[in-house]
Amino acid sequence: MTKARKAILEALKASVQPVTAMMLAKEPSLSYDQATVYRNLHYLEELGMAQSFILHCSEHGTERYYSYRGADSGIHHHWFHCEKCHRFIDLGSCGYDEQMHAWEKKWDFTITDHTFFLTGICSACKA
Amino acid sequence: MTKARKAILEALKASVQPVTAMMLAKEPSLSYDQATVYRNLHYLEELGMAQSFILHCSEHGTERYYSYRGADSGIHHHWFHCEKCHRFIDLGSCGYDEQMHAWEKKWDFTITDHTFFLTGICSACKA
DNA sequence: GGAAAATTTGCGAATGACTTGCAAATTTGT
DNA sequence: ACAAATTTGCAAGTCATTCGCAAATTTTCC
Ligand SMILES: [Mn+2]
Ligand SMILES: [Mn+2]
Ligand SMILES: [Zn+2]
Ligand SMILES: [Zn+2]
Repeated sequence: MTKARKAILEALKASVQPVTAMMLAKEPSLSYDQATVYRNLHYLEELGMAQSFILHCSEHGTERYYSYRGADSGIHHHWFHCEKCHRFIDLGSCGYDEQMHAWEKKWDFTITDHTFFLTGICSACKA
Repeated sequence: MTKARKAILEALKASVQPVTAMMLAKEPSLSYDQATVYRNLHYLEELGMAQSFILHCSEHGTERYYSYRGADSGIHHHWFHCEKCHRFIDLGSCGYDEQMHAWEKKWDFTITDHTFFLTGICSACKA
């Protein structure tokens, strides 16, 4: 595992919030080329060490957000995103396996992935 | 309501599947400029006549898909997308209000929108 | 209906996230 | 340490989407 790879994985693991490639590329403590950051995030996601989702917010546009995913596997999370302060709230590990299976049975398709997230205004920003 | 607006709304209403701005712009029977299509889709969504979501598929990249939404209001749908044939299956109207409310109570945030969709291989493409 | 005001359209250029080709640098296998 | 395989940085490219602006359409008001 290369230096860049390790550093990017550590940054992911350390971050409480999902981050974009751009955020990591601009992080002074990392200072790797954006192409390197993008390529390594892809790599880490393939490996199952990261998970990502695409989110659009009017202020920051459309970007893919990454978060750390334990090597142990199944810890798939979903998030709430505040459109004011742009922070994420971790809704915890996904609890929809049952519903997914029901749908797979009903429609006879095979689900390989699912996307779920919420947007709105967080408690702090309402006040 | 302008000619373009009406035509784009009709195209949406007529389509069984969610469509992208590009698909509509390239539809020969419409032949409006892409900027016009994009602007009117925004407009229709603000009005509540359309709903959209952003979906990434390896073959077609990241695009926003639009579908018709009855003026009567709450008919919010979710979809399954086949990564082989790129067709969508309508999973029916959203049934997560209860869960949403539970989250709002738990975290004291206000949900303004939610995104949920599945990707995988459809019945026909498995065969 | 017709003229002026308000909105929308088409066109071309810009934007911004993300990708890619390629030569140099790093990492890996022995 | 040496050669082979992989990764990196840089610069240029891609592609959905947006934007400025002048011309065309739609709306407002008489
Ligand atoms: Mn945001
Ligand atoms: Mn597709
Ligand atoms: Zn907030
Ligand atoms: Zn299919």
